[in-house]
Amino acid sequence: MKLARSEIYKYMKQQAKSVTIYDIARKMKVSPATVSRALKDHYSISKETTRAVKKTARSMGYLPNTLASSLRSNKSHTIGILISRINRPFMSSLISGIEEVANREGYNIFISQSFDSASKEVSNAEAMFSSRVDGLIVSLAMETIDFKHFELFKDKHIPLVFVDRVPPEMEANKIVIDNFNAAYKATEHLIKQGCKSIAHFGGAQHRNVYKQRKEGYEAALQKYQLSIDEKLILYSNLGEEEGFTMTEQLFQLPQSPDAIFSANDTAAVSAIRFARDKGIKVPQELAVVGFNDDYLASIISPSLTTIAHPAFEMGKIAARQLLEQKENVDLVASKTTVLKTE
Amino acid sequence: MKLARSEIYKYMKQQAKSVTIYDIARKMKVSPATVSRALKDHYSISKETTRAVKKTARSMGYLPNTLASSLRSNKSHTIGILISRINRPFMSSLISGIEEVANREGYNIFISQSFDSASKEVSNAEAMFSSRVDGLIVSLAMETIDFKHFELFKDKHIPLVFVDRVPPEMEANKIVIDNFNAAYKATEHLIKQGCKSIAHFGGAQHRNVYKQRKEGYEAALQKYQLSIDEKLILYSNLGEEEGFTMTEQLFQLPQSPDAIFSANDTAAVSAIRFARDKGIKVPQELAVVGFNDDYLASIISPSLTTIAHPAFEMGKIAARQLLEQKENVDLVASKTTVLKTE
DNA sequence: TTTTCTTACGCAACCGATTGCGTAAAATAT
DNA sequence: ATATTTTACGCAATCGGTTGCGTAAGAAAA
Repeated sequence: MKLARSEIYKYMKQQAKSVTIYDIARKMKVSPATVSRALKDHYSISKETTRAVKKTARSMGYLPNTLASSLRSNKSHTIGILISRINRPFMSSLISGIEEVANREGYNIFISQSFDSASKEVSNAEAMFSSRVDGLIVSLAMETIDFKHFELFKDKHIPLVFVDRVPPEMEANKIVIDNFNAAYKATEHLIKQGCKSIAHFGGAQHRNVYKQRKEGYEAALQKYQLSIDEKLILYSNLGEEEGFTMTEQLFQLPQSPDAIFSANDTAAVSAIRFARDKGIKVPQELAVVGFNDDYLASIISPSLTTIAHPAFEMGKIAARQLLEQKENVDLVASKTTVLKTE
Repeated sequence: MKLARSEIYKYMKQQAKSVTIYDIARKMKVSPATVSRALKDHYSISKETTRAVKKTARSMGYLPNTLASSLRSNKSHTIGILISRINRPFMSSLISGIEEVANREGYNIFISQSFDSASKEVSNAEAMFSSRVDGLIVSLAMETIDFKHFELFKDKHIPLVFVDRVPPEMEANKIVIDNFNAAYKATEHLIKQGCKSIAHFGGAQHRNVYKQRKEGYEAALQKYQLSIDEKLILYSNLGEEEGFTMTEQLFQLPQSPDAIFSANDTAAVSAIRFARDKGIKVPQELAVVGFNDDYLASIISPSLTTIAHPAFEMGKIAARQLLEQKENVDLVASKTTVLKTE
């Protein structure tokens, strides 16, 4: 009985085998090579054979095995995307933009999240390489300060494009916005609203975007002769929790600020929620400006003003540049594209 | 000179070859089989050999070729995700949930968007099959009414889990929420706020979620003896644009409604924006309740009330069920899990 | 009619890892 | 000392397409 049972299992595990080009070849009495070529409209196969092969392939429900094809041809028709986390409006729009272009060109996308951890970014990058992506689009993790895990791609001439959070020195295509200017304007906006004491939620300062935003913020303060108060500048990962604690911290100061310019929206939203919970009127008592998410802003205006970030557009450009790099292997890929905000 | 030039190109294209187990084997004077086994801690390889192999592998910068491995072992360690579009808070949270579980178990995720088109869903499903995903998590496109493109997976015993937008009859695991009840409560909420004329933005009625939401809405109206006015029930794809035009349509009626219950948030937000543009006070003159996005709601309360949708949780459960199915091939996979809302 | 091209296809190696089976050598049992 | 088992590894086929090279048959040229 035991044997019988194991036989049953064996039977159940036995997945209906997929149709391969060998099956088609056998049925049509031609070689697998001919089938392979016919399916790709290779010139050396006659029109009739091609048509006939395609027809039987369809009738047999043939679907190519991408793995086999990719292994042999060393092209996976896949673009890897390495981001911090997907459930951020900016990121999902970025991905959407990438996929729009990629799909049109017959590419699929492979996504993985670093959750802002440097080690996870490294292992994700390696996983991308292992699955032989044809190119990689990256927005760096908050933690990352070392970039040698990307050398791998450069060595192998695998197109590499950085978006938004880009490495400072690496020679590669980069798509960014003018963070300094955007931050400057955002801060200026608050100042013109009459705010006198403007706090700033900043991210890791080794990350270009956060550094530039802070600099823009400071430049605006200086321009309007407001003092830069280090106690009003808080740094964190700008997560939901951090937004709360940072706001709390601000309101424990003897002089709490009347405005916050946050380097991202997640923290900005937390600040607003904190204020609401404490009965602080937004924006009368506390004005908040965020960064990244045009969607949110359009809804809850005027409570939260934010910088429109052309995420979708950035994704499209990144994908396009990546595919261009594939075409021209000899293309020197070290162009920085700056997009406008607002 | 021409030859020379083409030689240069050839040289440039010549990507530094990757290290394979053969390279390691050669260097260590063992067989590739031994290297392969050592790297996976196969019991039949001695501890010393295993350690030595791993060491040289590391020193040579070896990274496994996932394609080759997947091809041979017929397992890709990849979970496919088929959704309508990624840049919706609900969807990106869902994905996040899936990846959390998947990653922990050593799986990667492969995403593709149907953009609510049935034909794109079919081709995406086939692409997923072609890349031999180990399982598929699906939230149906708005258009889809035919499900035979999923039979492929069932035939091959590839785990299949549907989330949120699920097929009505197919035998498969499904993760849903109680849409009827949630819609009922949402509508009831509006009624209790004193709204007398409540409109509804519905989606395709062949899609379970939209049908159930509409039914919940109607049930609430009936319960509170409000008449169901067909002119106040509008159907569309619930996109941003549609939200506008539907709202516009409502306000062209002789008797415009004082509330809208929208089957998703995208349309709800458009309604609010429309109202704001036209100087209609929200929620005094027009109350709006959306569906899906707890994040938004928490921010702009009380303007927009919405049903909390446990997207992240749903993602985790979907991934877990999928992996379970892989373990137990003989598991009858036809369980519908209903999650609570709010 | 003979020679030279084309056309249309097949052979077989290959991509890189996995795995069933076989087998020396060492370890243990008899 | 001989027989048996265990340990540790190698051989070679395999997964399913792809592709360089070779060639028979028919077409065109001489």
